[in-house]
Amino acid sequence: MAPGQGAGSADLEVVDALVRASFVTMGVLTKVAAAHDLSLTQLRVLAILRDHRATMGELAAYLGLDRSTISGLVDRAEKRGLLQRVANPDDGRGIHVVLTEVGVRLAATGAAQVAEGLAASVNGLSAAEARRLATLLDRLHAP
Amino acid sequence: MAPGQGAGSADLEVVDALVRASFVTMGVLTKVAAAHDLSLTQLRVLAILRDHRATMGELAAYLGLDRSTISGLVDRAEKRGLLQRVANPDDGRGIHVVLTEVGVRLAATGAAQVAEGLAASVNGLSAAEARRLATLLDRLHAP
DNA sequence: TACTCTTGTTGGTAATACCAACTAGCCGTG
DNA sequence: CACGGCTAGTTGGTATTACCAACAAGAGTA
Repeated sequence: MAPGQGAGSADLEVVDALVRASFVTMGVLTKVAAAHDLSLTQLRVLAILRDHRATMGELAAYLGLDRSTISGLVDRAEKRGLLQRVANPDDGRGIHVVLTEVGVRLAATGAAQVAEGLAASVNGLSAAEARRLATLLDRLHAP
Repeated sequence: MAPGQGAGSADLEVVDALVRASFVTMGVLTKVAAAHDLSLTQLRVLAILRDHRATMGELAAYLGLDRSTISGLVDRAEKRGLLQRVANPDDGRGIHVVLTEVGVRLAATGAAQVAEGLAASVNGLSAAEARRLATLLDRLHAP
């Protein structure tokens, strides 16, 4: 176990804090989703489709899920009128998934509620601290 | 919508970073869990029981899940020999859930792998930055 | 044209999680 | 002491999530 390369004791502190914060964050997300009768994954799909229109495969890759899982998710969301499957003119097998008007509104509401739910936590920080936290967090996954 | 109290634009930045980081973190946790044929929740149960022995109700409250959900989780984990139900001498209906030897080892291995999986991200930060990040994260939920 | 790869769906299974209903044990009042 | 109410866990039923394997249909290439 290559000492000097494993997680040092200082790192453990960060890792713990990160995991704890992540669970709290996920809790907020899950609660917001549940308030609209959505699962966390469905809320995530809406959030993704808010910016990009995506194919089934892209959604699967982005979420790290099997394509067949996406089929089911999109099925149910489509039945609820949140999104729509659109044929891809460039590729007969491919499909584009796009939000409906209702889906767009729901995605916006959800995003706002997530922000609101987390604001309670974030408000404990000063503006400068908040910015520093954001920077540090972003640097985590952009080495 | 009550300006001055809602999520300001500066906050949005943090919220986004936090949500992104949380999903990455959860991804690591889920992968570690899956490597041991555990769900994320089961890994969490092991992590909790590593420190405290708990009743079913405490587990449910801590995880924010229904008691019946815990019954099933504990059922399966017990069948796998990871933990054990122990009668509570002080309360005939209550039950204590404790890790077995195997469960303790698995919890330790899991924790180590989570730390290792996240170390890759955290290593991009200096020791001082890491400490600052940990402090800021902890202050999020301890106002 | 024939072969292969990709895209998405279907069918089958296990696990997660909920609710409602239930059992069993605790506890306070009368 | 007995009775009603409360708490702790379990059970049964259902919907959803997610996987894998097998498939149909289109795209691309030899």
